[in-house]
Amino acid sequence: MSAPPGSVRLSDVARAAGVSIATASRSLRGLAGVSDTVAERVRDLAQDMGYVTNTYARTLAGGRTTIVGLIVHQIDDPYFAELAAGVVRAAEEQELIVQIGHSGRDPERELKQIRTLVAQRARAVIVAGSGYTDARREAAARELLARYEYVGGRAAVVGRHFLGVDAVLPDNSGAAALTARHLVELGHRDLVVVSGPVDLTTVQDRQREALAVLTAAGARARVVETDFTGHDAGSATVTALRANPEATAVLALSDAMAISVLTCLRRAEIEVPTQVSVAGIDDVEVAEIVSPSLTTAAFPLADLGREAMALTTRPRAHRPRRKMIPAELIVRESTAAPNHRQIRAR
Amino acid sequence: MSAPPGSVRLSDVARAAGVSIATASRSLRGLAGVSDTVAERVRDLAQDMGYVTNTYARTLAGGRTTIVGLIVHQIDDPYFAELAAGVVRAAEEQELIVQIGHSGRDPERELKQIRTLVAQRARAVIVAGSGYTDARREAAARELLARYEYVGGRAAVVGRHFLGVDAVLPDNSGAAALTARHLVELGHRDLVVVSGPVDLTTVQDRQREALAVLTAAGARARVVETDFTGHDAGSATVTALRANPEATAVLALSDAMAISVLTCLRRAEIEVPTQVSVAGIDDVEVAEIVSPSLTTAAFPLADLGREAMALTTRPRAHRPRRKMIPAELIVRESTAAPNHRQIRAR
DNA sequence: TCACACTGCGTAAGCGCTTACGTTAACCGC
DNA sequence: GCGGTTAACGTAAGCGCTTACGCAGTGTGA
Repeated sequence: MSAPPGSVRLSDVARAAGVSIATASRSLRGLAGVSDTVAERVRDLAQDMGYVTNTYARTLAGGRTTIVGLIVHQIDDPYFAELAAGVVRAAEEQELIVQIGHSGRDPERELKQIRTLVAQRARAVIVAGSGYTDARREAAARELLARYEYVGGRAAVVGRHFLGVDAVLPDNSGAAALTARHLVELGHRDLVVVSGPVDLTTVQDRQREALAVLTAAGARARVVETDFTGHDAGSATVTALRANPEATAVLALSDAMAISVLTCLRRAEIEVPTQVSVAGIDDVEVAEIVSPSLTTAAFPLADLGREAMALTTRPRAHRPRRKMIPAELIVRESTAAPNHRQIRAR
Repeated sequence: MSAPPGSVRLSDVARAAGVSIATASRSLRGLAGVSDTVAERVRDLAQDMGYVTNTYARTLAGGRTTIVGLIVHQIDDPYFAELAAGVVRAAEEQELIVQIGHSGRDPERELKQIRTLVAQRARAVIVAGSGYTDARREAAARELLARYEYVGGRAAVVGRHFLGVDAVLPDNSGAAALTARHLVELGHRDLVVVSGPVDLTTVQDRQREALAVLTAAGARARVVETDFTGHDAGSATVTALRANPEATAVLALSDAMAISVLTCLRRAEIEVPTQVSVAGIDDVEVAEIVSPSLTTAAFPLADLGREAMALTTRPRAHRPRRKMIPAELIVRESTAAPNHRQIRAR
């Protein structure tokens, strides 16, 4: 694709102003070494002529990009959509453009995305979503980001610890503890924990803490492992409940899974919260909308994105900054004290 | 920001392969004029060395971008999130990168976004979301896109007619007719139509058709105008229902608004569908999840995005292509025959 | 056998900017 | 009035790639 016909270049503006392109460049970028009169003339002219900087030339010549890369696991997962919205809004306040890539929870893809962003000279890259428990995989990403920051790039992560860059850290353990404790306090002593793939640190953190709290309270917890997206979390949970009719509560380690559970329970005609209580973690927007509305541990998702963006605009600190974000328990309709009305096995 | 140290350039690969950078370039791009053996050697080497093309250099030198711009009204609106997911997936199949901008339903911002994308030499730009009824505003965008396509860019729109480029057109009128007819057939004759800002063509199309169907059936329809996001659609509707207790159904012109209505009705303890039926349009994913689940006219949202992406990869046709996407009525729990149980005025 | 077409590759001229460095002229204090 | 600054520009060397063009070497038909 060629340049638009009649598209004006810096040299055109310079000629019109009767100066060299160096002076024109300096004028437009507001650098020193140009008299105010000249600078202003150039700027006015550029405006009039409809001059738009060629980003590629500028970047190639050593200028900075205005691109912020955002890598998420899955863009249509509400968790990430809300987080992304936060990033986009914050970026736009600074005239930055967000480029979204999604990894589909595949570490290789994620690496490739980061590599591309770095090659594109993105001004900053934000990696959102759980890390992987496999240390080798994380090491590759870690090195990539380190090299990137070494040459002046800025990186931040949301929700992963081990990448050696500034991090916004939702307190996953705390969130799990909150919901677990809530269920225990309601009186539940036999429950199903709906978990995701354990090679994700988020899942690991939440699961570990949930189980710790539950067992400490003398409760019995069965773990159901499904995919994190919640696609089949619901049906698996219903099966588990049928197999263990004494269970009175379901603790899902993400709202996505919790909502899937709610949907399937409704289909199976198991009443919430009368027969079983259900709780989630995250507080995606739909959590409030579903019915019964979902009790959950809330993270301010858009703020997570906004915070990450904010971190990347500040200069790199000597040691990576870590901004811990606490969860807040939101009790809604989906949880209640157990009344031991038996779930009938099918 | 400088290039990463040890970042490999094309010349490095060329030297390693013992060929000129011209040959290396041709090899990597799969162009003719290179023997298969040499081409393969270069490609293998590039892979091993972790070579990543410098997009800026490539583009500046006349190559094509791999960037597809997507402009949406609001990224965290599920409608656009699902649509965006379709675009992203389709783009990734072709190794293209999606850059998302959001206009917040502001025509000026939208223009600016398009302009930026064009200046960035995006390979394609997709503008999603309703058009504006103000013809002057549309004219500016139209001219911009025309110029862009003239120089080889590809543009497509989703859901707007008048931009002179390929279009994916959800049948808004048809969708409105479907839900309106459904409510009429259930026996409703007095209803509230929840509408958005009428300077959006989508709103206009849906509203016009809905009212046409309703009045043709001899039904009475009151229009409640709110913002399209559904933020205050619910409360406004509850007010309207209280003012008109005879109304037995609510037709919301978007699911976002319908869901807001459901939430507020629940809070107001008005039962759905026993006291009022509620129907929406779009079929966002939550529509199935809310309770009662929402009757709606479904558009395959991800497919809309996918289709738009597909249009931009095909060469420009002599006349703009228009791909009409029909809606499909999905009857769920939120609608039923009216039973005239009175809503108590407060 | 020679002219002619390919094929396979290298050479080099940009693409539109940024910026280090060089140049000129005005200005300073003594 | 002179060396030394400093302000205000211009010159030109890239940034890393694409691609038009040139030039061998090999094959083809008459």
